Amino acid sequence: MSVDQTQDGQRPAAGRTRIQERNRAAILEAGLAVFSETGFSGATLDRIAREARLSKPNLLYYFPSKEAVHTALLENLLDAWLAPLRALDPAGEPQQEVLAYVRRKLELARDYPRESRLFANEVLRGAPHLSGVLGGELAALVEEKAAVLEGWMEQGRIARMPAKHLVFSIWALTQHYADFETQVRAVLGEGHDPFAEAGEFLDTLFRRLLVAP
Amino acid sequence: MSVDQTQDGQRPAAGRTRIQERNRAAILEAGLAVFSETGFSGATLDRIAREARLSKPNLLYYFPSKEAVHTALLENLLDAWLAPLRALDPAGEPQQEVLAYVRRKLELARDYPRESRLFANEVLRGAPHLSGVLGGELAALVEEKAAVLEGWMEQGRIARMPAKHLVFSIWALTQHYADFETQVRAVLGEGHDPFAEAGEFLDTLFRRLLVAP
DNA sequence: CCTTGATTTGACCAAGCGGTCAAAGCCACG
DNA sequence: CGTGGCTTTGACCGCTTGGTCAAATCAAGG
Repeated sequence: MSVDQTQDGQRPAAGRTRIQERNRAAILEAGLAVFSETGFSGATLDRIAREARLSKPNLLYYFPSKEAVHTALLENLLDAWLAPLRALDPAGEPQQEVLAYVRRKLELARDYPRESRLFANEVLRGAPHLSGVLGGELAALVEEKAAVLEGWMEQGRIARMPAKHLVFSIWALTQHYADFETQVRAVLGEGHDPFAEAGEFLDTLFRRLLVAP
Repeated sequence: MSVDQTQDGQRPAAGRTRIQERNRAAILEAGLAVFSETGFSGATLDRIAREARLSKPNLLYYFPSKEAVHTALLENLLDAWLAPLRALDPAGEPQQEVLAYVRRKLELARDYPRESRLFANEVLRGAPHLSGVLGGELAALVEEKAAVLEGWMEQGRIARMPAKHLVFSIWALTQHYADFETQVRAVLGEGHDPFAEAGEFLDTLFRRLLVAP
Protein backbone atom coordinates (compact mmCIF):
# COMPACT_ATOMS: atom_id res chain seq x y z
CA MET A 1 0.00 0.00 0.00
CA SER A 2 1.24 3.44 -0.75
CA VAL A 3 1.28 6.09 1.91
CA ASP A 4 -1.09 8.23 -0.07
CA GLN A 5 -2.60 7.53 -3.43
CA THR A 6 -5.36 10.06 -3.53
CA GLN A 7 -3.26 12.91 -4.85
CA ASP A 8 -0.47 13.00 -7.33
CA GLY A 9 0.62 16.56 -7.70
CA GLN A 10 0.82 16.19 -11.47
CA ARG A 11 -2.40 18.02 -12.16
CA PRO A 12 -5.45 18.90 -10.16
CA ALA A 13 -7.34 15.72 -9.50
CA ALA A 14 -10.51 17.30 -10.78
CA GLY A 15 -12.93 15.08 -12.68
CA ARG A 16 -11.34 11.69 -12.14
CA THR A 17 -13.56 8.81 -13.07
CA ARG A 18 -13.56 5.62 -11.00
CA ILE A 19 -11.59 3.79 -13.65
CA GLN A 20 -9.03 6.54 -13.87
CA GLU A 21 -8.69 6.53 -10.12
CA ARG A 22 -8.21 2.79 -10.06
CA ASN A 23 -5.69 2.63 -12.88
CA ARG A 24 -3.64 5.54 -11.66
CA ALA A 25 -3.52 3.96 -8.24
CA ALA A 26 -2.49 0.62 -9.72
CA ILE A 27 0.29 2.28 -11.70
CA LEU A 28 1.59 4.15 -8.67
CA GLU A 29 1.48 0.98 -6.59
CA ALA A 30 3.34 -0.98 -9.27
CA GLY A 31 5.77 1.88 -9.82
CA LEU A 32 6.54 2.02 -6.13
CA ALA A 33 7.26 -1.70 -6.07
CA VAL A 34 9.51 -1.60 -9.11
CA PHE A 35 11.32 1.69 -8.52
CA SER A 36 12.06 0.86 -4.91
CA GLU A 37 13.43 -2.53 -5.88
CA THR A 38 15.54 -1.60 -8.89
CA GLY A 39 16.01 2.15 -8.77
CA PHE A 40 14.94 4.53 -11.49
CA SER A 41 17.23 3.32 -14.25
CA GLY A 42 16.69 -0.33 -13.46
CA ALA A 43 12.93 -0.02 -13.70
CA THR A 44 11.21 -0.65 -17.03
CA LEU A 45 7.83 0.56 -18.18
CA ASP A 46 7.05 -2.96 -19.33
CA ARG A 47 7.48 -4.34 -15.85
CA ILE A 48 5.56 -1.56 -14.15
CA ALA A 49 2.75 -2.02 -16.66
CA ARG A 50 2.72 -5.78 -16.17
CA GLU A 51 2.56 -5.46 -12.37
CA ALA A 52 -0.27 -2.96 -12.75
CA ARG A 53 -2.00 -5.42 -15.10
CA LEU A 54 -2.01 -2.89 -17.91
CA SER A 55 -0.44 -2.76 -21.33
CA LYS A 56 2.46 -0.39 -21.75
CA PRO A 57 0.62 2.02 -24.05
CA ASN A 58 -2.24 1.99 -21.60
CA LEU A 59 0.09 3.00 -18.80
CA LEU A 60 1.34 5.84 -20.96
CA TYR A 61 -2.24 6.92 -21.43
CA TYR A 62 -2.34 7.79 -17.73
CA PHE A 63 1.19 9.09 -17.24
CA PRO A 64 3.07 10.82 -20.02
CA SER A 65 6.42 9.21 -19.23
CA LYS A 66 8.37 6.98 -16.89
CA GLU A 67 9.71 10.03 -15.18
CA ALA A 68 6.19 11.29 -14.54
CA VAL A 69 5.34 8.14 -12.59
CA HIS A 70 8.51 8.51 -10.58
CA THR A 71 7.94 12.17 -9.85
CA ALA A 72 4.32 11.58 -8.86
CA LEU A 73 5.47 8.93 -6.39
CA LEU A 74 8.06 11.20 -4.82
CA GLU A 75 5.59 14.05 -4.46
CA ASN A 76 3.01 11.73 -2.96
CA LEU A 77 5.58 10.49 -0.54
CA LEU A 78 6.82 13.72 0.83
CA ASP A 79 3.88 14.80 2.94
CA ALA A 80 3.59 11.46 4.67
CA TRP A 81 7.33 11.38 5.12
CA LEU A 82 7.53 14.72 6.85
CA ALA A 83 4.36 14.33 8.90
CA PRO A 84 6.09 12.89 12.00
CA LEU A 85 8.46 15.84 12.18
CA ARG A 86 5.58 18.27 11.62
CA ALA A 87 3.85 16.67 14.57
CA LEU A 88 6.68 17.60 16.93
CA ASP A 89 4.82 19.83 19.37
CA PRO A 90 6.63 22.89 20.76
CA ALA A 91 4.18 22.89 23.67
CA GLY A 92 4.82 19.27 24.58
CA GLU A 93 7.25 17.72 27.01
CA PRO A 94 10.62 17.88 25.21
CA GLN A 95 12.00 14.42 25.81
CA GLN A 96 8.66 12.76 25.15
CA GLU A 97 8.22 14.73 21.94
CA VAL A 98 11.55 13.64 20.54
CA LEU A 99 11.11 10.03 21.59
CA ALA A 100 7.65 10.00 20.03
CA TYR A 101 9.15 11.37 16.82
CA VAL A 102 11.72 8.60 16.80
CA ARG A 103 9.01 6.02 17.36
CA ARG A 104 6.79 7.34 14.57
CA LYS A 105 9.69 7.56 12.15
CA LEU A 106 10.68 3.98 12.91
CA GLU A 107 7.11 2.84 12.39
CA LEU A 108 7.13 4.55 9.02
CA ALA A 109 10.32 2.72 8.09
CA ARG A 110 8.81 -0.57 9.26
CA ASP A 111 5.44 -0.14 7.55
CA TYR A 112 6.61 1.60 4.38
CA PRO A 113 10.05 0.24 3.55
CA ARG A 114 9.48 0.62 -0.17
CA GLU A 115 8.81 4.31 0.23
CA SER A 116 11.92 4.60 2.34
CA ARG A 117 14.02 2.91 -0.32
CA LEU A 118 12.49 4.99 -3.09
CA PHE A 119 13.53 8.08 -1.20
CA ALA A 120 16.97 6.72 -0.41
CA ASN A 121 17.56 5.85 -4.03
CA GLU A 122 16.66 9.34 -5.07
CA VAL A 123 18.84 11.11 -2.53
CA LEU A 124 21.73 8.76 -3.24
CA ARG A 125 21.71 9.87 -6.85
CA GLY A 126 21.84 13.49 -5.77
CA ALA A 127 18.07 14.02 -5.66
CA PRO A 128 17.64 15.22 -9.26
CA HIS A 129 13.86 15.21 -8.87
CA LEU A 130 13.87 16.59 -5.34
CA SER A 131 16.52 19.26 -5.23
CA GLY A 132 13.94 22.01 -5.01
CA VAL A 133 12.06 20.38 -2.20
CA LEU A 134 15.14 19.52 -0.17
CA GLY A 135 16.41 23.07 -0.19
CA GLY A 136 12.90 24.49 0.20
CA GLU A 137 10.13 22.81 2.09
CA LEU A 138 12.34 20.30 3.86
CA ALA A 139 15.03 22.78 4.85
CA ALA A 140 12.38 25.20 6.14
CA LEU A 141 10.65 22.55 8.21
CA VAL A 142 13.90 21.39 9.78
CA GLU A 143 14.87 25.00 10.43
CA GLU A 144 11.61 25.54 12.29
CA LYS A 145 11.83 22.40 14.37
CA ALA A 146 15.52 22.87 15.06
CA ALA A 147 14.62 26.22 16.58
CA VAL A 148 12.12 24.47 18.85
CA LEU A 149 14.76 21.96 19.91
CA GLU A 150 17.30 24.70 20.55
CA GLY A 151 14.75 26.51 22.67
CA TRP A 152 14.39 23.42 24.82
CA MET A 153 18.16 23.15 25.09
CA GLU A 154 18.51 26.73 26.26
CA GLN A 155 15.88 26.08 28.89
CA GLY A 156 17.93 23.11 30.04
CA ARG A 157 15.09 20.70 29.34
CA ILE A 158 17.18 18.53 27.06
CA ALA A 159 20.94 18.28 26.67
CA ARG A 160 22.70 20.78 24.46
CA MET A 161 23.75 19.59 20.98
CA PRO A 162 23.57 20.70 17.34
CA ALA A 163 19.84 20.41 16.73
CA LYS A 164 19.97 19.64 13.02
CA HIS A 165 22.41 16.84 13.59
CA LEU A 166 20.03 15.45 16.17
CA VAL A 167 17.42 15.35 13.41
CA PHE A 168 19.92 13.72 11.04
CA SER A 169 20.65 11.06 13.61
CA ILE A 170 16.97 10.22 13.87
CA TRP A 171 16.64 9.95 10.11
CA ALA A 172 19.79 7.88 9.77
CA LEU A 173 18.99 5.44 12.54
CA THR A 174 15.39 4.79 11.61
CA GLN A 175 15.77 4.60 7.84
CA HIS A 176 18.78 2.34 8.22
CA TYR A 177 16.51 -0.49 9.30
CA ALA A 178 14.43 -0.16 6.14
CA ASP A 179 17.08 0.71 3.58
CA PHE A 180 19.72 -1.75 4.78
CA GLU A 181 17.30 -4.44 5.88
CA THR A 182 19.20 -7.04 3.88
CA GLN A 183 22.37 -6.30 5.80
CA VAL A 184 20.61 -6.08 9.15
CA ARG A 185 18.98 -9.46 8.68
CA ALA A 186 22.19 -11.04 7.43
CA VAL A 187 24.07 -9.86 10.51
CA LEU A 188 21.38 -10.65 13.09
CA GLY A 189 20.68 -14.11 11.71
CA GLU A 190 17.48 -16.04 12.28
CA GLY A 191 15.02 -15.52 15.09
CA HIS A 192 15.14 -11.75 15.34
CA ASP A 193 12.58 -9.00 14.92
CA PRO A 194 14.82 -6.17 13.74
CA PHE A 195 12.26 -3.41 14.12
CA ALA A 196 11.10 -4.48 17.56
CA GLU A 197 14.69 -4.60 18.81
CA ALA A 198 15.44 -1.31 17.08
CA GLY A 199 12.48 0.28 18.83
CA GLU A 200 13.83 -0.54 22.24
CA PHE A 201 17.41 0.26 21.36
CA LEU A 202 16.65 3.64 19.83
CA ASP A 203 14.48 4.53 22.78
CA THR A 204 17.41 3.86 25.08
CA LEU A 205 19.86 5.65 22.81
CA PHE A 206 17.89 8.87 22.54
CA ARG A 207 16.90 8.79 26.18
CA ARG A 208 20.57 8.78 27.16
CA LEU A 209 21.44 11.38 24.54
CA LEU A 210 18.75 13.81 25.60
CA VAL A 211 18.99 13.86 29.37
CA ALA A 212 20.17 17.23 30.56
CA PRO A 213 23.57 16.84 32.25
CA MET B 1 41.11 7.46 -5.53
CA SER B 2 39.96 4.00 -4.77
CA VAL B 3 40.47 2.47 -1.39
CA ASP B 4 42.51 -0.31 -2.90
CA GLN B 5 43.37 -0.86 -6.51
CA THR B 6 46.14 -3.36 -6.21
CA GLN B 7 43.96 -6.42 -5.96
CA ASP B 8 40.74 -7.33 -7.66
CA GLY B 9 39.68 -10.73 -6.48
CA GLN B 10 38.68 -11.71 -10.01
CA ARG B 11 41.70 -13.86 -10.64
CA PRO B 12 45.11 -14.15 -9.09
CA ALA B 13 47.03 -11.05 -10.05
CA ALA B 14 49.89 -13.15 -11.30
CA GLY B 15 51.77 -11.91 -14.33
CA ARG B 16 50.24 -8.46 -14.67
CA THR B 17 52.19 -6.20 -16.95
CA ARG B 18 52.51 -2.49 -16.18
CA ILE B 19 50.02 -1.64 -18.90
CA GLN B 20 47.50 -4.17 -17.61
CA GLU B 21 47.92 -2.81 -14.11
CA ARG B 22 47.37 0.72 -15.30
CA ASN B 23 44.35 0.00 -17.46
CA ARG B 24 42.62 -2.19 -14.91
CA ALA B 25 43.16 0.52 -12.33
CA ALA B 26 41.77 3.16 -14.69
CA ILE B 27 38.70 1.03 -15.36
CA LEU B 28 38.07 0.43 -11.67
CA GLU B 29 38.49 4.11 -10.92
CA ALA B 30 36.09 5.08 -13.70
CA GLY B 31 33.68 2.33 -12.73
CA LEU B 32 33.65 3.54 -9.15
CA ALA B 33 32.86 7.06 -10.28
CA VAL B 34 30.06 6.01 -12.60
CA PHE B 35 28.49 3.22 -10.54
CA SER B 36 28.43 5.31 -7.38
CA GLU B 37 26.81 8.18 -9.21
CA THR B 38 24.18 6.36 -11.23
CA GLY B 39 23.82 2.92 -9.69
CA PHE B 40 24.44 -0.32 -11.53
CA SER B 41 21.62 -0.07 -14.05
CA GLY B 42 22.20 3.58 -14.74
CA ALA B 43 25.85 3.04 -15.56
CA THR B 44 26.87 2.37 -19.15
CA LEU B 45 30.01 0.71 -20.42
CA ASP B 46 30.44 3.53 -22.87
CA ARG B 47 30.66 6.08 -20.12
CA ILE B 48 32.96 4.00 -17.95
CA ALA B 49 35.20 3.42 -20.94
CA ARG B 50 35.22 7.10 -21.82
CA GLU B 51 36.15 8.14 -18.29
CA ALA B 52 38.90 5.53 -18.29
CA ARG B 53 40.07 6.91 -21.65
CA LEU B 54 39.60 3.56 -23.30
CA SER B 55 37.41 2.29 -26.09
CA LYS B 56 34.53 0.06 -25.07
CA PRO B 57 35.94 -3.08 -26.68
CA ASN B 58 39.23 -2.33 -25.00
CA LEU B 59 37.53 -2.16 -21.65
CA LEU B 60 35.95 -5.52 -22.36
CA TYR B 61 39.39 -6.85 -23.11
CA TYR B 62 40.23 -6.37 -19.43
CA PHE B 63 36.91 -7.23 -17.84
CA PRO B 64 34.55 -9.76 -19.40
CA SER B 65 31.39 -7.82 -18.60
CA LYS B 66 29.88 -4.82 -16.89
CA GLU B 67 28.97 -7.01 -13.95
CA ALA B 68 32.60 -8.12 -13.62
CA VAL B 69 33.73 -4.52 -13.12
CA HIS B 70 31.02 -4.01 -10.54
CA THR B 71 31.83 -7.20 -8.68
CA ALA B 72 35.55 -6.45 -8.68
CA LEU B 73 34.85 -3.06 -7.15
CA LEU B 74 32.68 -4.50 -4.41
CA GLU B 75 35.26 -7.13 -3.55
CA ASN B 76 38.01 -4.54 -3.50
CA LEU B 77 35.93 -2.40 -1.24
CA LEU B 78 35.08 -4.89 1.42
CA ASP B 79 38.43 -5.26 3.14
CA ALA B 80 38.94 -1.54 3.48
CA TRP B 81 35.36 -1.17 4.58
CA LEU B 82 35.62 -3.64 7.40
CA ALA B 83 39.11 -2.68 8.50
CA PRO B 84 37.98 -0.18 11.16
CA LEU B 85 35.80 -2.77 12.84
CA ARG B 86 38.59 -5.35 12.63
CA ALA B 87 40.81 -2.86 14.43
CA LEU B 88 38.54 -2.80 17.45
CA ASP B 89 40.91 -4.09 20.10
CA PRO B 90 39.54 -6.41 22.81
CA ALA B 91 42.48 -5.45 24.99
CA GLY B 92 41.91 -1.72 24.65
CA GLU B 93 39.96 0.67 26.83
CA PRO B 94 36.31 0.00 25.89
CA GLN B 95 34.95 3.50 25.49
CA GLN B 96 38.04 4.72 23.64
CA GLU B 97 37.92 1.72 21.33
CA VAL B 98 34.33 2.35 20.32
CA LEU B 99 34.85 6.07 19.91
CA ALA B 100 37.92 5.43 17.80
CA TYR B 101 35.89 3.07 15.64
CA VAL B 102 33.26 5.74 15.14
CA ARG B 103 35.92 8.24 14.21
CA ARG B 104 37.60 5.95 11.69
CA LYS B 105 34.30 5.00 10.13
CA LEU B 106 33.34 8.64 9.74
CA GLU B 107 36.71 9.39 8.17
CA LEU B 108 36.08 6.60 5.70
CA ALA B 109 32.71 8.10 4.82
CA ARG B 110 34.31 11.53 4.42
CA ASP B 111 37.29 10.41 2.35
CA TYR B 112 35.60 7.69 0.31
CA PRO B 113 32.01 8.79 -0.26
CA ARG B 114 31.88 7.08 -3.65
CA GLU B 115 32.73 3.76 -2.09
CA SER B 116 30.08 4.35 0.54
CA ARG B 117 27.46 5.08 -2.09
CA LEU B 118 28.49 2.09 -4.18
CA PHE B 119 27.95 -0.08 -1.15
CA ALA B 120 24.67 1.61 -0.23
CA ASN B 121 23.34 1.16 -3.75
CA GLU B 122 24.16 -2.50 -3.64
CA VAL B 123 22.58 -3.19 -0.26
CA LEU B 124 19.52 -1.12 -1.17
CA ARG B 125 18.88 -3.44 -4.08
CA GLY B 126 19.08 -6.45 -1.80
CA ALA B 127 22.81 -7.05 -2.22
CA PRO B 128 22.56 -9.45 -5.20
CA HIS B 129 26.35 -9.45 -5.57
CA LEU B 130 27.08 -9.49 -1.87
CA SER B 131 24.59 -11.85 -0.28
CA GLY B 132 27.24 -14.44 0.37
CA VAL B 133 29.62 -12.01 2.01
CA LEU B 134 26.95 -10.36 4.16
CA GLY B 135 25.84 -13.63 5.64
CA GLY B 136 29.40 -14.94 5.80
CA GLU B 137 32.44 -12.79 6.41
CA LEU B 138 30.53 -9.73 7.57
CA ALA B 139 28.19 -11.61 9.89
CA ALA B 140 31.11 -13.51 11.38
CA LEU B 141 33.13 -10.37 12.02
CA VAL B 142 30.21 -8.62 13.68
CA GLU B 143 29.51 -11.72 15.73
CA GLU B 144 33.09 -11.69 16.97
CA LYS B 145 33.17 -8.01 17.82
CA ALA B 146 29.71 -8.06 19.35
CA ALA B 147 31.01 -10.70 21.74
CA VAL B 148 33.83 -8.35 22.72
CA LEU B 149 31.35 -5.53 23.30
CA GLU B 150 29.10 -7.77 25.36
CA GLY B 151 32.07 -8.81 27.45
CA TRP B 152 32.73 -5.17 28.24
CA MET B 153 29.07 -4.69 29.13
CA GLU B 154 29.10 -7.60 31.53
CA GLN B 155 32.16 -6.17 33.21
CA GLY B 156 30.27 -2.91 33.59
CA ARG B 157 32.86 -1.01 31.55
CA ILE B 158 30.26 0.29 29.09
CA ALA B 159 26.50 0.54 29.39
CA ARG B 160 24.44 -2.53 28.58
CA MET B 161 22.68 -2.61 25.20
CA PRO B 162 22.19 -4.94 22.23
CA ALA B 163 25.72 -5.02 20.84
CA LYS B 164 24.83 -5.62 17.20
CA HIS B 165 22.45 -2.71 17.20
CA LEU B 166 25.23 -0.58 18.60
CA VAL B 167 27.25 -1.55 15.53
CA PHE B 168 24.28 -0.78 13.27
CA SER B 169 23.96 2.63 14.83
CA ILE B 170 27.60 3.39 14.06
CA TRP B 171 27.18 2.30 10.46
CA ALA B 172 23.95 4.22 10.03
CA LEU B 173 25.19 7.46 11.54
CA THR B 174 28.50 7.60 9.76
CA GLN B 175 27.38 6.46 6.31
CA HIS B 176 24.43 8.81 6.44
CA TYR B 177 26.76 11.76 5.99
CA ALA B 178 28.21 10.25 2.82
CA ASP B 179 25.14 8.63 1.29
CA PHE B 180 22.70 11.44 2.02
CA GLU B 181 25.18 14.25 1.60
CA THR B 182 22.82 16.05 -0.77
CA GLN B 183 20.13 16.16 1.88
CA VAL B 184 22.51 17.08 4.67
CA ARG B 185 23.89 20.01 2.72
CA ALA B 186 20.44 21.16 1.65
CA VAL B 187 19.25 21.22 5.25
CA LEU B 188 22.36 22.76 6.79
CA GLY B 189 22.64 25.49 4.17
CA GLU B 190 25.84 27.36 3.39
CA GLY B 191 28.80 27.78 5.66
CA HIS B 192 28.88 24.36 7.25
CA ASP B 193 31.39 21.56 7.33
CA PRO B 194 29.08 18.56 7.69
CA PHE B 195 31.77 16.03 8.53
CA ALA B 196 33.52 18.20 11.07
CA GLU B 197 30.25 18.89 12.86
CA ALA B 198 29.30 15.24 12.61
CA GLY B 199 32.59 14.25 14.20
CA GLU B 200 31.91 16.29 17.29
CA PHE B 201 28.27 15.35 17.45
CA LEU B 202 28.82 11.63 17.11
CA ASP B 203 31.56 11.76 19.70
CA THR B 204 29.11 13.30 22.14
CA LEU B 205 26.35 10.92 21.17
CA PHE B 206 28.34 7.75 21.69
CA ARG B 207 30.03 9.07 24.79
CA ARG B 208 26.61 9.57 26.39
CA LEU B 209 25.35 6.24 25.08
CA LEU B 210 28.27 4.25 26.40
CA VAL B 211 28.77 5.57 29.93
CA ALA B 212 27.96 2.87 32.42
CA PRO B 213 24.97 3.99 34.51
C1' DC C 1 64.02 -6.13 -39.75
C1' DC C 2 60.94 -9.66 -38.71
C1' DT C 3 58.12 -12.36 -35.94
C1' DT C 4 55.13 -13.20 -32.13
C1' DG C 5 52.00 -12.15 -28.86
C1' DA C 6 49.73 -8.46 -26.39
C1' DT C 7 46.81 -4.54 -27.12
C1' DT C 8 43.51 -1.55 -29.49
C1' DT C 9 39.73 -0.41 -32.41
C1' DG C 10 35.86 0.43 -36.02
C1' DA C 11 32.12 -1.87 -37.52
C1' DC C 12 28.60 -4.47 -36.28
C1' DC C 13 24.65 -7.13 -33.91
C1' DA C 14 20.63 -8.62 -31.29
C1' DA C 15 17.95 -7.30 -27.54
C1' DG C 16 15.66 -4.18 -24.81
C1' DC C 17 14.36 0.40 -24.07
C1' DG C 18 10.93 4.56 -23.81
C1' DG C 19 7.59 6.20 -26.45
C1' DT C 20 4.06 6.81 -30.70
C1' DC C 21 0.00 5.95 -33.34
C1' DA C 22 -3.92 4.56 -35.65
C1' DA C 23 -7.39 1.59 -35.02
C1' DA C 24 -10.28 -1.11 -32.26
C1' DG C 25 -13.22 -1.89 -28.18
C1' DC C 26 -16.12 -0.24 -24.66
C1' DC C 27 -19.49 2.39 -22.18
C1' DA C 28 -22.89 5.75 -20.91
C1' DC C 29 -26.22 8.57 -22.41
C1' DG C 30 -29.55 10.52 -25.59
C1' DC D 1 -29.76 1.38 -30.67
C1' DG D 2 -26.45 4.28 -31.99
C1' DT D 3 -23.18 7.65 -31.31
C1' DG D 4 -19.40 10.14 -29.28
C1' DG D 5 -15.89 10.13 -26.16
C1' DC D 6 -13.17 7.49 -22.97
C1' DT D 7 -10.16 3.48 -22.79
C1' DT D 8 -7.27 -0.21 -24.59
C1' DT D 9 -4.06 -2.35 -27.61
C1' DG D 10 -0.92 -4.50 -31.38
C1' DA D 11 2.30 -3.02 -34.26
C1' DC D 12 5.87 -0.27 -34.78
C1' DC D 13 9.99 3.13 -34.40
C1' DG D 14 14.39 5.11 -33.36
C1' DC D 15 17.75 4.79 -30.07
C1' DT D 16 20.81 2.92 -26.63
C1' DT D 17 22.61 -0.92 -24.60
C1' DG D 18 25.98 -4.84 -23.53
C1' DG D 19 28.72 -7.47 -26.03
C1' DT D 20 31.33 -9.69 -30.39
C1' DC D 21 34.79 -10.03 -33.95
C1' DA D 22 38.14 -9.70 -37.28
C1' DA D 23 41.46 -6.80 -38.49
C1' DA D 24 44.84 -3.37 -37.38
C1' DT D 25 48.49 -1.63 -34.37
C1' DC D 26 52.05 -1.92 -31.12
C1' DA D 27 56.01 -3.52 -28.34
C1' DA D 28 59.88 -6.40 -27.57
C1' DG D 29 63.12 -10.06 -28.43
C1' DG D 30 65.95 -12.51 -31.69
